[in-house]
Amino acid sequence: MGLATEDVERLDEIVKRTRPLHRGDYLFRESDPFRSLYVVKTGSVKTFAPSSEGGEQVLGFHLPGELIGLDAIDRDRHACSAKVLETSAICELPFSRLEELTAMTPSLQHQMYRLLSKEIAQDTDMLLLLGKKNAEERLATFLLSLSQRLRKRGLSPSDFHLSMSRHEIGNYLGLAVETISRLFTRFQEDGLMCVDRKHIQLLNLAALESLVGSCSQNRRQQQT
Amino acid sequence: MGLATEDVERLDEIVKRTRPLHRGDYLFRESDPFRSLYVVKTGSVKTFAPSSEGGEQVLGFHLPGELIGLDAIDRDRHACSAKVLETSAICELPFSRLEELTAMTPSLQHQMYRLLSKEIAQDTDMLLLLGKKNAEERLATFLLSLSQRLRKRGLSPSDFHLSMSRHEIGNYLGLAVETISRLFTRFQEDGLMCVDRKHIQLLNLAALESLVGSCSQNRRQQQT
DNA sequence: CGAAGGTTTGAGTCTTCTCAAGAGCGGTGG
DNA sequence: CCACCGCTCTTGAGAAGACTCAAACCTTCG
Repeated sequence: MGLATEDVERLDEIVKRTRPLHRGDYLFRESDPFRSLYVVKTGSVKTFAPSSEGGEQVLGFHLPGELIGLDAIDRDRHACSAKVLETSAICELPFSRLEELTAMTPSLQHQMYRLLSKEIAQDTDMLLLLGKKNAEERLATFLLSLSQRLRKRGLSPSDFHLSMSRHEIGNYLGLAVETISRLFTRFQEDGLMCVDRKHIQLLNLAALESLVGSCSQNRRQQQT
Repeated sequence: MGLATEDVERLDEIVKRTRPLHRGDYLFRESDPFRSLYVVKTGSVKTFAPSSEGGEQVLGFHLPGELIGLDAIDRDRHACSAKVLETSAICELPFSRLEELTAMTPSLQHQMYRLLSKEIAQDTDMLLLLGKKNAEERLATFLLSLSQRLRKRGLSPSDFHLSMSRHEIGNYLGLAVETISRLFTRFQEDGLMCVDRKHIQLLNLAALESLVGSCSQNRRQQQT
């Protein structure tokens, strides 16, 4: 991440390590007062916001190394809920202490700005996905995103376990469960991947990449 | 915004005021090196990112008082383009100077975090819109958003001019132009608003609000 | 072992898109 | 000042991708 050793040490001092959390546990709930950011050490977490009528929108799945809670700074209150998907180790970063630290350390302040900015850029990618991509492109994008993020952490980019349900994937991608299920079946028939329940093997990353973005010209060019 | 007078004065010192820009001018283009944030003083700006195949995704319309460019901090390079929709006055905030200033001024640093966080929270709202809402709900949400933002700046919340085309609205909301056009017609028939070309009058804000979120139960509850 | 919930598959429907054509405005130039 | 041109907007008709509803299957877990 481009942090100097001494910065890391300082950060280390304010980190609280929590005992392992289990499937279904909440890190925080929507409208809880905001106190800390959270970093996933191992396991995975989903964040979601209530939509009207009691439904919910899954906002993201968070893998080891990823930061959660940045959207709460503005209102001093969490705008979404965070639920643990499998047994996970999570670190807590009390925000007030982090803020003091970054105020004293320009390099950390810059890092913090970058983290916030990266989150915005990622959301932007999701907007593009939801606004312009069809079901096939959405799922391919999702699978490749997982793959790349796992690779970044030194884990296998082509053989992994889905800690979330088809329902949650569909919700996240703006698709119905049935659509996800059918696409998994189709991708498997096409030799792109091997699906066994929650165990995923990506057999052809190149082909998946070619699906992302411009597979079919079935959507009108929405220029302006 | 909760800034002390002295903070404002300091900010004021680093702001560059640019001459008026005109319809079609770019504030910056995607992949330009990142140097400054921009604040709209008067007029309006749209930001958009290239999608695959040469299309584009409109990311937002920016009205007076709103900040542009936060997504570029992470990569030191703009992730989207910003184009002026009508004659506009824009202020430029050199980011390196802003960063120095916030490092010296905890209250400003906090404000900066809040601005970044707010941007994330707004994107989250858009994800919900694109992921869960139908065409009617999307347009109603869009109109009410404009209305509220104009009100915040002391402008009429129910009588305003659209500086963007139907095409751009559709692109932003993930809908085809024709759908936007049909909805404007229908909203007008239903007495919700009066549309004359780009001149909009909202006649029934309460009814629009009831459309947002839970008008019809025609979408399955995507729970997880 | 049985209930509960997640997944898959099929059939039919529907919202929204696509394609097409005409109308309305606005700008340009003779 | 008016005809012409280009572009945006509107409206209609048909197509289609994804959704909804339904049912069966399979896992998991108490």
